[in-house]
Amino acid sequence: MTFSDDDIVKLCKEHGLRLTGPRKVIMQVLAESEDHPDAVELHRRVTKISPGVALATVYRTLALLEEKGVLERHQFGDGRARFESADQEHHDHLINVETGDVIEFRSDEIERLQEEIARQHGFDIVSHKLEIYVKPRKKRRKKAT
Amino acid sequence: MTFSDDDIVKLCKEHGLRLTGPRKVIMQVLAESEDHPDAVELHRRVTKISPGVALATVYRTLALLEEKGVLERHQFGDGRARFESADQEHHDHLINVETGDVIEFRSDEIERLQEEIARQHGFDIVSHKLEIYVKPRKKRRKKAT
DNA sequence: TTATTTGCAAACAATTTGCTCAGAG
DNA sequence: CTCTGAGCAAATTGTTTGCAAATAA
Repeated sequence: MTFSDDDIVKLCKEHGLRLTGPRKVIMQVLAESEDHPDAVELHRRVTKISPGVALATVYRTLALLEEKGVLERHQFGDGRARFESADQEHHDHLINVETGDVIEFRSDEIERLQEEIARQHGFDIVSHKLEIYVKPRKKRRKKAT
Repeated sequence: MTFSDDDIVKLCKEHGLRLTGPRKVIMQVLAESEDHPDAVELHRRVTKISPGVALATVYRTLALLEEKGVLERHQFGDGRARFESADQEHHDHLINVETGDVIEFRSDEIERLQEEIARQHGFDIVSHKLEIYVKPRKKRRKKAT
């Protein structure tokens, strides 16, 4: 995540949230996550540090942080919602369908074209998401499968 | 939808599906739908014509048609999956967040850039989705609203 | 103190599945 | 007649909520 371990106190104060034990751990785990964990995975990591924390608390905290604009919620093909820090430059995602890995990328060109399209239709963009589901390129040459 | 009312027999035969009463109705309703209905909404429309049809059957038929490549499944922000015919030229969606309306658009330029990005990362595109969430542009100038 | 926050269990919404019977081919 | 498909209800999955007890400020 983009916010650091030290930002946690600041983040809570800033948004009028009480700095509770569970929140501290949840945000710490978020801060250390390089991937895009879903609520259940996050809960798994959190309870490794602090076994008492309920899944419901994780959900409530995630919802809260999203609402405050700290996190962004994504819905990649599978059912669950996945989260990442919102305070970074906007980017889109490549999802490797074979491994589930998520790769971030950014294309100013595409961003620009989107603006243009929205404008042409008489709209302003609120948000947008571009997900490219991919699989490793097969080198062809020699025998195929 | 793109496939016509008459294609139904053909579609079933083509894919080795039995042309049953429920399927006939479900596909007919799909054929007549101009929007992107979810399973429950579809079921609502279907039971208006043929009250006995179970929701499970709608789900099974949708899954089947998706698997056969007849339909495309979308996940716009809200939980449920929404469907549209797949046998049309690929396009993306503008979603009006104020009304929920979905507008289709296509940008060859964006399609090309996506290919390029995937290739640069060493992947082939399996599928992709671009959703732009928008709201009507406010004309500033004179009084608004 | 006292308004938030938590844990727990029950509630939910969307979708899937097991099973037995009906009906298409 | 045979095997696919349907209906129904129960099961799953991911997420939310009610409520009494715990706790940050």
